[in-house]
Amino acid sequence: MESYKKPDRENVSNWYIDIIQQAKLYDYGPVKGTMVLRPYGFSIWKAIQQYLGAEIEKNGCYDTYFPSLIPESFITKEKEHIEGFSPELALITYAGGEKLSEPITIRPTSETIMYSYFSKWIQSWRDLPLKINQWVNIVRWEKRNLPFIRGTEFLWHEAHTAHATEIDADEQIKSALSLYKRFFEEFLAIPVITGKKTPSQKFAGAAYSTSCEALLIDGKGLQIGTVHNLGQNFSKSFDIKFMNVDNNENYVWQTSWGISTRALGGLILTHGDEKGLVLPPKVAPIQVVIVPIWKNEKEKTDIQNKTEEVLQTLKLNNIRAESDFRNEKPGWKFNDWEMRGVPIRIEIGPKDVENNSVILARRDNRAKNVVKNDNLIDEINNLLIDIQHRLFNKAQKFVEDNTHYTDNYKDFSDIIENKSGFVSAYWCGDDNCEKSVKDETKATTRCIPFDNGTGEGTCIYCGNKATLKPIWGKAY
RNA sequence: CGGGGUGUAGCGCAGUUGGCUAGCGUACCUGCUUUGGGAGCAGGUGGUCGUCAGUUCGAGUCUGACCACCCCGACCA
Repeated sequence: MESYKKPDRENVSNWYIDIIQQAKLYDYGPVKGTMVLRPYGFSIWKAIQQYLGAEIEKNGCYDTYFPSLIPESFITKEKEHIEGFSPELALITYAGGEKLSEPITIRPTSETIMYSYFSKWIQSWRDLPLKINQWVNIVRWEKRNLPFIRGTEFLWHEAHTAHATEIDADEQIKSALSLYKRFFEEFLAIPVITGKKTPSQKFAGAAYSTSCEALLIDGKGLQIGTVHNLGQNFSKSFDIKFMNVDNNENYVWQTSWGISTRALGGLILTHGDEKGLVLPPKVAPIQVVIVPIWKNEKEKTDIQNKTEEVLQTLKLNNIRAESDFRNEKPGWKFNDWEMRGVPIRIEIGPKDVENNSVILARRDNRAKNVVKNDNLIDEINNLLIDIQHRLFNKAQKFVEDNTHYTDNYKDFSDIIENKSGFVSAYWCGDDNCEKSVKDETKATTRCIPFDNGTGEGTCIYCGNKATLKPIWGKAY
């Protein structure tokens, strides 16, 4: 094992691929673009499922399961949907020893299969809203992969709702987005910008899409959560109608929203540093690791006892803790656990037994402090909260420092090429301007922020009057 | 699917104008000594050199095809 260089624009890609494997989070699957989540990595995903799952349920969406095998004819029902997804579909044409009469796709997303049931289940306004969720795997044949960030198979949750009115659907969009923002910022400590996608960036088949956009340490943007307003596009294709109070038949208004294992990539590439992973306490599978240190057999017994005692106390107080009795030098263990991103390390040595204290070392700023046994639990609880806040604040400052403002295209190109990060700049709304900027600078619109995304100015590309002020940037 | 690159031990790499038993670091196993910031010594395990074909007395090394992965583009959560 070796030490890692500080991640920067030049080597962040190698650092990332290295660190996720060294930390025992991730391994490559045998088929290109597939992943193996190891216990440490899956624990993080499980923590996400627990927190986010509870929030989704509070929002009124209940878990379901729909098949991963979807008839091809379902996917082709919504015109724009199939146009967007066809290049990414995995199609089964041969099974059970014979050619299938109708090809079957492996779930690229579940709109079509779910909505074919919505049309059965929804008859009356009394059946609305219908709100469901599922935690499943997804297959989209990608040409280019990056662990967690983009893969052929990934895990996600997808929530789907149907409403009686457009207003209700819009309300659902807002509540889902604020749920997501809270999740990212309070749980993963990842600051996100919420906003509306431009038409060219929206989900295939949506009326409009909204998203949570993160800025990672290499200055690239990441769409880390999406919430789509599907309008009546799918309800018309799938014939999802209900009889309203006024005895008129109407099509439902729908939304769908999801967060995937991509969030793990965002997590790692938001907080990681030159020593490896940095995990916010709320998602860290291990919040506290105890490293015992001794010189001889007599010390060893005392220290083992004290370590065991501290470990039990931590567990009784619902702190996720482990001790490390591996036969390695303490320094080796310090580096190992720092690389794996554990928020707090406790060192227990002869001096600590003698003084009725322990040493607390925090991962985020690597500060060490001596703490008396009596105050241990309070100190650790405070520290966990403090680390969580500090990580968020640090990440938010990074986003602020790397968000630029300009109305000059030369400056714009220069910023994108040399500084990277986000650029807030006006856009006239013309697809061609958006595309030209992309072709010339590689920057795309990330979203039009709900906060400070409008005003009056001139388009960064054509110079015409503009009222939209999207965030631009290179993206994964 | 276009341009570039790389395939040699779990991981990272070296291997000269074709030559003898394919090497180094690290990891791993055994033993002893160690343990407050990546320990030391001794011994040991581990390879059809990406695949297939060709040239040659002889191929990790040369030729061709194929495959995989990585980087850069087009497409996307």
